[in-house]
Order: sequence, then C-alpha cells, then structure tokens
Amino acid sequence: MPELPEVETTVRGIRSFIENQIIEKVTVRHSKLRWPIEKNIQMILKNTVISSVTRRAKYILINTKKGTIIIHLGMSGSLRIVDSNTVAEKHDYVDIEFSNQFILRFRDPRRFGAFLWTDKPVMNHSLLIHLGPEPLNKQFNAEYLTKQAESRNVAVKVFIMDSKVVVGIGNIYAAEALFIAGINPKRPAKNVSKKEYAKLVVAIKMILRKAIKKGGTTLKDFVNSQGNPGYFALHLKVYGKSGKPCENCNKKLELISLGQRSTVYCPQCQK
DNA sequence: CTCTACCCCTGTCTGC
DNA sequence: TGCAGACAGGGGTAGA
Repeated sequence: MPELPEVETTVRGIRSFIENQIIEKVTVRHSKLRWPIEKNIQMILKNTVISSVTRRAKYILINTKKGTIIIHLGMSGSLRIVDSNTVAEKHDYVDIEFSNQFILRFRDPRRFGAFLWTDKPVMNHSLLIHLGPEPLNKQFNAEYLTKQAESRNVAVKVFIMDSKVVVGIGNIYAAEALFIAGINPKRPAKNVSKKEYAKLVVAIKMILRKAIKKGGTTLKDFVNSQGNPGYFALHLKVYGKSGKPCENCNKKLELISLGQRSTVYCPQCQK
C-alpha cells in the first residue's frame, strides 16, 4: 500500500527520466480503474512534452503544457521506468513511451488507483481542491490541528486520516504516529489537548521524513526496481502487531476497528 | 457540517 | 493439497 513516502519516492524516482521528454506513444491495456481512463488519452498525449512531475497529497501530477495527468496508486499501484524490451505483465495497464526509449509503466493489480487527465488548472480539480495542508508543511502544526478538531467528535485516528484536515496520513502512519505520541486512537479529536497535538505533529513529521529518507535509498536502482521497500524498511512499532507485546511496556497490543480501518495500539502507553 | 456505511478489486490468509 | 470464503485497504460518495 503506497503511503505518502512511497508516492514521494516514486515521484523522485521517475522525474529525471521523463521530465522534458516527448511522449511518443501511449498504450492502455485496461481502462477500468477507480474511474475510467479518458478514451482519447493516446491522441491527447502524443508528441506532448512533460514539463514537470510533482505531488499533491498521494496524487502524482505529470504536468504538460496542455494539461496534467493525475495518477493515484490506490493500494496496489506502482509506476516504474522500464526499457522497451521489458515485457508487460498481467496487471500492467498503461505504458507511456518516451523519445528517450524509456517507458513509464503503470501497474495496479487491485485497480483502486486512478489515471486521469485534465486540461484545466490541476489544483482546481475536484479531487484536489478541497485537500488540507501537506503534513510536512509549516502550516500543519499544533495550532492548526487544535482549531480543526474543535467541533470534531470522531476518533482522533479517523480525524488525522481525513484528507480535508491533512493529506497523506494513511492507516499505517496514523497508528504509528499515535503510538509515538502516546495518544489513544479512540479519543474524540476535540478532547485531545494542544500539547498532545504538538507531540502528534512532531511524530507525524518525523516518521514521514524518516520513511522518505529510507525510500530514497532505492532511488539509484529505480530503473530495475522490482517493487517498493518503502515502509517495509521501517521499524513498525504497532501496525500489524496486534497481540504482540508493546516494546515500551510489554503489555499486549490491542486490535480495534475505527472508521472501518484496523487499528493497533497499546492500551497502557496510549492514554 | 459531521459522521457512518458502502463500494470499487484482487492477492493473501484461514478453515474445512 | 485444494477450494471457498473472509478480509484488507485509499478514499470518494450517498445518505442519515
């Protein structure tokens, strides 16, 4: 499941291969993703130059003069740079072939991802316009979170996973950050103090930076990369470890469900 | 506005 | 060992 660090790693990995390159050919092998892929995408993109590759939340934005390709990796998607000899496999749904002979290949076995086109200012797109701040920006801080939480009764974990509040905090990092900050994920968001939010903000930024740094170590081999180690390279303290002893206090980690998402926490350390 | 339930899909895991 | 069924998971959306 690509989380923000994996998406950022992907952006950094593909950027140098495709920026300023001309699209020669687009192949769509399966257009039914989260939303259908634009039917004329081949025609629209042919001979178009990539001006930049950026990211907003977990959306990868491939910008051109004519418009922007918006890609979301969903939970099983990946984007890789391959050469023209690399045979497409079962779930490789889109290829963008460039004049430098490299191919940007989109794979998404579970098809929760998206591959969209817009010719309007991309930040006004309905998927992006209501998004909250990036977690690594300065505007994401304790004051902001406390203010946002004022009228919110939802569990604090659900709250920080709400993309209108802050983007890019997936299930894994939400659980990990709450553990590090010592906050019980079930608590109503409005009852968490500013002091506690300050701790949470630090934890979120720390864990995301750390994960991006780890992801970055694979950049050099991105062309041949067979997958994304991403958070697998991180030492996870609670996610996927229910029933195991807490590494702080040895008490059994508990598994609960919040907002239809599995949530692991330590009932002793997280108050 | 806030919140919950549901849906899209398939690889992996569990139980028989 | 094989098969069926349960489950996970991002995030948009309908409806309460």
